[in-house]
Order: sequence, then structure tokens, then C-alpha cells
Amino acid sequence: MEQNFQNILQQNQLKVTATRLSVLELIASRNAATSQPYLEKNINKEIDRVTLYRTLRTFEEKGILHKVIDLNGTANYAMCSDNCTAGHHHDEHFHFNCTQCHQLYCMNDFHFPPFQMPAGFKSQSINLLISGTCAQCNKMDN
Amino acid sequence: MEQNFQNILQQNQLKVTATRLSVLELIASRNAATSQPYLEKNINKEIDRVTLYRTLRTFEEKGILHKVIDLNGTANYAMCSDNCTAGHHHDEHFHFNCTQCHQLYCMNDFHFPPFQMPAGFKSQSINLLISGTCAQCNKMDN
DNA sequence: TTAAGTGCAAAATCTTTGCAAATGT
DNA sequence: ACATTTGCAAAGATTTTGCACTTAA
Repeated sequence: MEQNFQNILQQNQLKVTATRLSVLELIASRNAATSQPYLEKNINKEIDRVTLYRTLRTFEEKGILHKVIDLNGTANYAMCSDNCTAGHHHDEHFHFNCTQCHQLYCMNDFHFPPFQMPAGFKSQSINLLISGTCAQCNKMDN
Repeated sequence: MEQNFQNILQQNQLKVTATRLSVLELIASRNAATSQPYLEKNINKEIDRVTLYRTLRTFEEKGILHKVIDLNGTANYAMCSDNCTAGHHHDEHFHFNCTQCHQLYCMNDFHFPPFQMPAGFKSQSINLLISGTCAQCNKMDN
């Protein structure tokens, strides 16, 4: 995982601003995808809601973050792996949505087995969302 | 697929109303999951938007319809297979979202291969959304 | 008859747009 | 200096809530 946020921004022709660094920092610090509401509450800086929307959209367009829709239809964002580039994200996104703590984990190590598409259908990207209870929550309710 | 909508309603302790029958009819007539906006536009009856929201929620709670979130985070509804009952839906939902016509197809015949969850994580339901171009759209842009 | 369902009005969210002020390069 | 980014105000869209009227059983 690339941790030099300044570089990430510069490589994408984006100006380095405190807002953008804060957003990247917070998202990268979590092992789960992060929703707009969570960011809005937990960011260590006063950021206008509109700016946050725009920042996230920009990052997604540039391929810095990828967007995952969770079970409630809410957009969550996570750092893209390095092979994501602007306009062309990694094709397979696997996530785990905990029904108790609502954390959305990225399962990058998961590999999807080959399968056959129905005739005439062309697959561009695969989005797998498994829901259940995460290791943390299972530990707590012994 | 059960087509006697009256029976479906009665079996779920719901009153048989014209609104509910229209909603079920339209959703069942499509081979794709249907969004609230689509229903609102295409239903053959004046239905208040609020009533539509409530109807869909009721159907989902009773296990008559299941909800699928598409790539845009919009809720879409499709008839549940018979093994769905109130509060306990079928565990695996596989759908195909066409990026051109935005139709959301149910892939009931698709079977998910067995796999290993990371330690401590318990899977309750699996949601697979494949996006790409559907047979119809592929045919049209030769 | 009466509990459930519906429609209307209004509120609460969520997301986008336009524009002027501020900021990074 | 200048294009980009941000904040504010406001508009638009989506979804929910409360309450009185209507309707199926």
C-alpha cells in the first residue's frame, strides 16, 4: 500500500490540500471501506459536506479510491490497489459487510473461481458482497 | 413461479388491494429486478409514491420480494423464489446489471462454488453483482 | 365494525449545482 | 497570476413520518 499521500495526489494532477490529505489518511488507516457519513463524523478537520462529496468523486474518477455499495445502498470508499488507474478499476471487488458493527471489509486475498456467463452476456466487473458477522463481533458475543 | 397473486397476499396475512396486485403483477412480468422509479412510471394505476414505498417494504419484510442494490445504490425488487419466507430470504442472490440498458437480471441458475471464509468470519448471505453488457444490448451494437 | 391500507402534507435526508472567495503551484 | 479547490446557499431528489380518510374482511 502506497502511503505517501502527497505523491498520490501529484501523480493524479491533483493539488495537495489539507482536505484531501485528511480524507486519504482516514480512509487508508482503516482496514474497511468507509462511508461518506462516517468520514463526515470522524474526520479530524472541518470539511464542508459538499467538498467531501466532490473529493470522493474526484478520487474515484482518478482511480485513487474505489466505491463499494453496501447492503443499505450506501456508498463506501476504500483505497484502490496499485493496479487501478483512472477510469479503469480493478475488475473484481470482494467485500464483507458485518451486520452487527456494519464494518465493510475488503477481501483482497479472495479469489473468484472461473465460471460460465449465460450466452450473450459479457462480464466487465464482478462485485461480491458477503454479509454476516465479522471476527471482532463474533469474539465479543461469547 | 407462483402466479396467483391473491394467494400470495392472503398467505402472508395481507389484504388484497388493487395497488398490491398491480405492483406484484408488474414485478412478476419482468425477467429483471425492478426499481422504485421504474414502478412509479410504468404502473397501470395511479399509486401514491408513499404507498409504493410502503408496499415494497411490506413485501420485502414478508419475503414476497427480495431487494437487490444495483451499481448506483438504487433498490430493485424481484420476486422471491419459493424458499424465501418472512425474515429469512434465500441466502444467495446473483444478479447481472447491464451498464447500457441498466436492466438488472436475476441469475437463479448460477451456482456459487464453495469457498473458505477468513478465520472468525461467519457468512450469512452472499450477494453477487456482475456488471457488463447484456445479451440484448450486445445484439444491438453489431 | 374495525384493523389494515392509502393519500396527502410535510419533514428529514441525501446529493447536486452555481457562484464567489480562498488556495496551491 | 491563474486554474483549481473550497464553502455557502439553494435546489433537487429520495425516503420517511404523522394523521385523517377509505377499504377489505
